[in-house]
Amino acid sequence: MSQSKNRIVELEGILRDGGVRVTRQRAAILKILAEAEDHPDASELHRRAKEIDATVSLSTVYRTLSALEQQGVVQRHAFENATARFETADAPHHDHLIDIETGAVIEFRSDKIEQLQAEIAAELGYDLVRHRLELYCRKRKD
Amino acid sequence: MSQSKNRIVELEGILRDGGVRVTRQRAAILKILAEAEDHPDASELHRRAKEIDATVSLSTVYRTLSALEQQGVVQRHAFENATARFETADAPHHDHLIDIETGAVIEFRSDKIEQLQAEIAAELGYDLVRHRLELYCRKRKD
DNA sequence: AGCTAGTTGCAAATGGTTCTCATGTGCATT
DNA sequence: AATGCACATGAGAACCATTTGCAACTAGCT
Ligand SMILES: [Mn+2]
Ligand SMILES: [Mn+2]
Ligand SMILES: [Zn+2]
Ligand SMILES: [Zn+2]
Repeated sequence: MSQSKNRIVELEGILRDGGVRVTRQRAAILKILAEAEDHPDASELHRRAKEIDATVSLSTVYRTLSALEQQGVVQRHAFENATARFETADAPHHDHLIDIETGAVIEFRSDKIEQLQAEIAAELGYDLVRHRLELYCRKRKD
Repeated sequence: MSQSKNRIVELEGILRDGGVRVTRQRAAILKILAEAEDHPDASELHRRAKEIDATVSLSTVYRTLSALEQQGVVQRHAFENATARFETADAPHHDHLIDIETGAVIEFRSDKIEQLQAEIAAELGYDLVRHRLELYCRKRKD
């Protein structure tokens, strides 16, 4: 918790350094984001942020998320047939497995796949800038 | 061209067998899709289809695409910040590299990556149903 | 404390896609 | 070839997540 408080202070610093003001609303959203263990969408973040500061509007949630995304602090995911979901970008890169029955999102990382992707791009004469890898799965029945 | 005509007749057969009527509009859209070498979106398909049958409406393009998708004849792609793009599903599975400068879409296939994905899902206790792999790239400058 | 440019809440706009409904038509049957 | 009807169509309205315009507010510098 002191850990996450530090992280929040750190994030606020990043914002200030980027010429972005740390308002009451942004602090609330930032705290919610830093504490989130899942991949909430804008309206879920709004619901949670209002518990800290009831004045936060959904517009501001969206505006703040866009600002944080541009600062590289937050990552946006657009999974299949769903509203955009967000997470802080402090964890190392990973991709996602989505349970198509429950909607649960599981993180994973494969260095092999990461490397293969870069190789494929290179073979085609391109530099890989970013990628999207999502596995839509069903829990194994045995 | 006889080749593609056959393909079109074949596709129409698939539709009829699926209890879907082959209308003038659907025939036009099907022809456009079968001939497309790229990954057009709904409004581009509409533009092209109108050259065959000027009465085709955008609503019908969308409805037909959804029907074809359900029949498994057409595949829908939702690339980053873009309208949905479509292609016929007769080619073997492949993934896409998107040139973030020009928007060009290049197809590729990696059996290794395909296999790794299934392995990852399995390790996490899941069966891989489908996936999405997109490489957002910039042409290499040398 | 005062200034000012950035930020907010609210409501309205956006835009791709889907839906509604009155009219039209593919096609199995006669 | 004509009929009937379930399915399709065109036009436009509705949808809905996200963005934007604007007047009021405020973070942060002096
Ligand atoms: Mn994640
Ligand atoms: Mn393709
Ligand atoms: Zn990855
Ligand atoms: Zn693939």
